[in-house]
Amino acid sequence: MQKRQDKKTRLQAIRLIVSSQALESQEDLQVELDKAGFPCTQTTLSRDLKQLRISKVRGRNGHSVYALPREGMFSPVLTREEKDKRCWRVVFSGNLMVVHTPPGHASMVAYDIDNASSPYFLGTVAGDDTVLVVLQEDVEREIAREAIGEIVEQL
Amino acid sequence: MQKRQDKKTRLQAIRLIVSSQALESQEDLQVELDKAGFPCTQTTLSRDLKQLRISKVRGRNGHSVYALPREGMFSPVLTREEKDKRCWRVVFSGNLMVVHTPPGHASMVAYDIDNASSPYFLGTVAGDDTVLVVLQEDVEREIAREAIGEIVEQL
DNA sequence: ATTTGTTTTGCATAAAAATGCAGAAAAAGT
DNA sequence: ACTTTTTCTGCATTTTTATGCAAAACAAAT
Repeated sequence: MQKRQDKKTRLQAIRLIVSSQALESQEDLQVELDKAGFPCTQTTLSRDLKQLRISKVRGRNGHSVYALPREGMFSPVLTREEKDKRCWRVVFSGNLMVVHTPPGHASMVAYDIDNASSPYFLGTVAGDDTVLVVLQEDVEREIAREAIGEIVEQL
Repeated sequence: MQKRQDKKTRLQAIRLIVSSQALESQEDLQVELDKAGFPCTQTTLSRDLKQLRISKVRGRNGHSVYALPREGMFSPVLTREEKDKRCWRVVFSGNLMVVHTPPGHASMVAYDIDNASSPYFLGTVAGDDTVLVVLQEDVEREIAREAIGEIVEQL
């Protein structure tokens, strides 16, 4: 197989493109990505979109276009540096872990936490910039902190 | 062609069904509609969904289910049948109960929990597909599980 | 370095959803 | 009542999206 391209960057590109134009199909997206220097197949895009939780939603006219999950919109006020740091700080209280994120990013972080399907984390509720994570009862905080670190590090 | 059925009523039925169950395909919906006395083809459903601006949205697990447009949320009185799949699983940690629901349905479930005004449940916070329920301090989990079961009529 | 396991990707194909067309029912107009 | 127009529906088909499988790239461990 060919040299593997940077998935992380491609996902970023997808978000950018999806948030800036009305794409009606994965093929449309494929074309745009190709222009941007990320050639790939529809197969890959189907998977990428799933991972990014991007879905087709209907406009007033009834037509469908791809859209980021509501909370996942880019906040232009953030610097690249800040965007990269998806997780600002983590604190604990009882069996709860409180994760602070950049504005609007909470749901994405929550998604990754859920998706990791760690036995330590029973469930999450995301606000705008805060994720509440319910911990399994016997989990030590140090363990939890490590686990969240691994989850958020990627992407 | 056969006698035409009332489209208005069918659309209403569709909204009801979509708002109460996690449907993964138009075929799923077709089956439910058939049960409810509205036999029709996938073709028709494709058009109905477009008219109702219902689209498939992704949950945190990445899977897609149909959902009403945000402003279209309405809560008619649900029959037992209709409440069927609104609650996916329930786990506990400390004085919290974590309820997982189909994407977009958390707030409706939370609403019902609040509305039941059970003495066991002090309050709820709903995300997209997760409801956090704060339990009264001395409530046994078995009791709580029963109570939520009665409210949601499923488990 | 070699083995072992995980992740990413494309191909071929299946599954799901949308649409052109035509026919029938209902509604509107004369 | 009769004609014309609009709405609704299904069939057949296309278009769009998802997935099983295998191969290669990469990572981790010995």
